Amino acid sequence: MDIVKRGAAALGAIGTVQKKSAATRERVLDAAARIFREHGYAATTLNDIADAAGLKTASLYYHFGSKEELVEEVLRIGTTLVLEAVKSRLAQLPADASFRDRLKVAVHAHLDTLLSLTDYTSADIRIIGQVPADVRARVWPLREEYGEIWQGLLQFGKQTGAVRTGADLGLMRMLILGTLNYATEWYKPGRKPVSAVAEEATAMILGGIGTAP
Amino acid sequence: MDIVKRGAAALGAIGTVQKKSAATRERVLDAAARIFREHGYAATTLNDIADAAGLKTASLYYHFGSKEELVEEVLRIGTTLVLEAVKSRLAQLPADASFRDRLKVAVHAHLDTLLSLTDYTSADIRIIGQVPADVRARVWPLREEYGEIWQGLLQFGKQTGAVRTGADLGLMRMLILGTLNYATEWYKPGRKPVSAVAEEATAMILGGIGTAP
DNA sequence: GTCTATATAAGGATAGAC
DNA sequence: GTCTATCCTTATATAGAC
Repeated sequence: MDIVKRGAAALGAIGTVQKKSAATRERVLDAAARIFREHGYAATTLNDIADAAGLKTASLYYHFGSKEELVEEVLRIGTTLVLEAVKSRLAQLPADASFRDRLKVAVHAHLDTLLSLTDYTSADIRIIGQVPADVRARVWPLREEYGEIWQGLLQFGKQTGAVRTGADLGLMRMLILGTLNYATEWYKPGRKPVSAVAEEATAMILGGIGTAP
Repeated sequence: MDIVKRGAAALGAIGTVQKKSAATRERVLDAAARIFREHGYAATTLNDIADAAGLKTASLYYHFGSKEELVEEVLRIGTTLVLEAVKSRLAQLPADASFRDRLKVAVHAHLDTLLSLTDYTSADIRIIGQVPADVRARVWPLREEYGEIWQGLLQFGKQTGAVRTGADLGLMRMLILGTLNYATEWYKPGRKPVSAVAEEATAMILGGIGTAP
């Protein structure tokens, strides 16, 4: 099974025999990611999560110290999954790959992780603005690490002349990630494949919506 | 005072002498928009809103039947403000204005309303995915009305040859609005003027991030 | 119109049995 | 590890005085 598809397990001890505890913990995390993603942080109750994971509310406390601790773990997994996906897909490119090739690959990997693989990254994107400030502060460094991958990519584009000189790369990065992340709000699986969204997004980011030069 | 700046009042009886009731109602709405925007729907309590508006929780029920009714009004005002802003700015253009001019004006109007004028539209964008499903269903037609303005704009672009033929305009519209709407998540007033964000966004949407042809 | 007082329900979290 | 039972707090909403 694809490493990324395994969700929470992907960040755990892969290949080892899992204890019952670890398996339950993973079921709880999977349920939490899905429900947080759907209803938001505050509207999701520990009871909802426990029900979906097949145990009682009080039992959650054996695995997590609090609701905040649980959501923090979901956020961490969500960011890690997309970070690893983009990083590894970029690493597979030949060393002399162009900026356009790199950007295309990064866009596809980001959208695949966000829209089709698991609920963790979409939960992350959708609720990061709703969680208590101290939770957000704790996961922030990890998010910045991800941002730096994109920042580096844009810098490479600028150096190779593929990106407008004089542009504010930080602002550009936020616009690009906004284009991609907002897809969690409107994308409905089944109508269009994720790849179609990724191709249209790549086209717009690289050349705009106008007629190609 | 600018009509748009007046927020809730802009949708009320402008120019007439306001009753005390209407003035209080507006204070409540202003407070609600700000706090919903900051903390999300579920995490915002009626007590928070009442405090900010300078009255007791129970008194809110004189003006609104429930929390749902209150948030629905905030959402309606938020969508109406951006819809009217974009519509009126487009109407001010000369009849023979190009697609590029029209798109630029629409982007600026959208971002101005979203990022600097009031809290209503940003609250709308940030919490629409968190409110109870029946509230969302009731305000949906109004949101679609706004979407149609953009859809018409893109169709005009296609007809005049400014937009790639063969493109899925619905998908394109979602990508563009995503680029703009996601700015509510990261934009911090003070660093960059909204106009700088609007110009960079316009440039990317029209011609991509690359070197201009 | 706004207040105080209160009904009612639900959520996060803990204690202790099994 | 998971359960039942329960504590404590807070939320929406209503009743009725002023």
